[in-house]
Amino acid sequence: MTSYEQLIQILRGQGHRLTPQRLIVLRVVADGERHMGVDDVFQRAQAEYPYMDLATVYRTLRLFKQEGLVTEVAIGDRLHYELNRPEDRHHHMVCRVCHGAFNLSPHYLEEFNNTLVDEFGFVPDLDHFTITGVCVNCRPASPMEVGTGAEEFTLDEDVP
Amino acid sequence: MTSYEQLIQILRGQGHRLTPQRLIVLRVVADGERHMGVDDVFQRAQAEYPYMDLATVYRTLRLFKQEGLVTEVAIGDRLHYELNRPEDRHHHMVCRVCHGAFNLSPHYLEEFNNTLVDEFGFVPDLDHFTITGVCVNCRPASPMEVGTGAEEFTLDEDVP
DNA sequence: AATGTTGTCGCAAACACTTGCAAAAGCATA
DNA sequence: TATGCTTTTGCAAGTGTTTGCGACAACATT
Repeated sequence: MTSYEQLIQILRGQGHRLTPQRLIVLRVVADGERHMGVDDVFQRAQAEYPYMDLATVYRTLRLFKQEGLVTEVAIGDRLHYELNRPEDRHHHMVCRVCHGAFNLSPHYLEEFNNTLVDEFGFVPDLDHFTITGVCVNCRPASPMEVGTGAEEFTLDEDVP
Repeated sequence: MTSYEQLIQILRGQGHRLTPQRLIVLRVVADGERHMGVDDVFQRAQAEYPYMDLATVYRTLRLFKQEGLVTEVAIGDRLHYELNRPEDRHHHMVCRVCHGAFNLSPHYLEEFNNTLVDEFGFVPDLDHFTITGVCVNCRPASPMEVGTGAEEFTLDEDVP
């Protein structure tokens, strides 16, 4: 059983109906190698099924997110989605300047999570987390000291 | 010189014009004792100046945020604003269930900030940070063990 | 296979928020 | 106080995303 079929079992198990629209959106997102904008998903889905509606894409992606099938990433002011592969769970650092998205291992947030739970009883939503900022490539040259080597450091970027 | 007048000096110093609309919005936000929704600000401002436009309120709040006069807090799917008092800088934990907002001291994020800068050269936007989750009051009874005392614990809530 | 129940779809209108544009107003200079 | 440059305003139309609603389709039951 492929991972795609497993996902279908999850939907069916939760009592959701397997409509052609949902199966198409699922396949489109599963085939995309990185996070995709809603409009990307819509266009590819529409190519396969011309009556596809944008509202359906939004609703479907929201459902998939709620069921843990996909991860939602806010990049700039747009929502993006990627297939949720449990073995590759990661957060995102999104650069406010170039809109590049960089993966961040979950372990960087474990301690923070525990602190909030222990001290406040507040359970943060940390399935996935996006922090905006400025990436190393976009940091202005002026505040960067010469010879730090920082300008040669590159991240495994994942531009939207 | 009051803090309100100091803020006006900041605007003037940055070359921004002191229009009646801006002064009214500033006063409204400064008078509000907690974070206010855009529409709250709009309505109070309009009461003082009937020609006030909603777009102007949005633009003005964005300008104030950019100049560090106010802090923007996303609560549910709405933006809220509060006067930025440097001596009372704090982040927010927002409950996804009751939409309550709880203050969080900046020191909880210092280590996280340093890690991202040191390991990735990524400078996160941590002037203000909002994390959603479920607060202690809204956590379901079932996963809570009896006698933990958690159900008696209350935070200094700040409901929108 | 026909039926009934309920969830989902497509459409259009709504939502909060942003933007383009011409008219109006702030502020520097004279 | 009048002039002129530039920013800001009010309006209307735009953005991406959500929602209300009647028609339709998926699935369970027969």
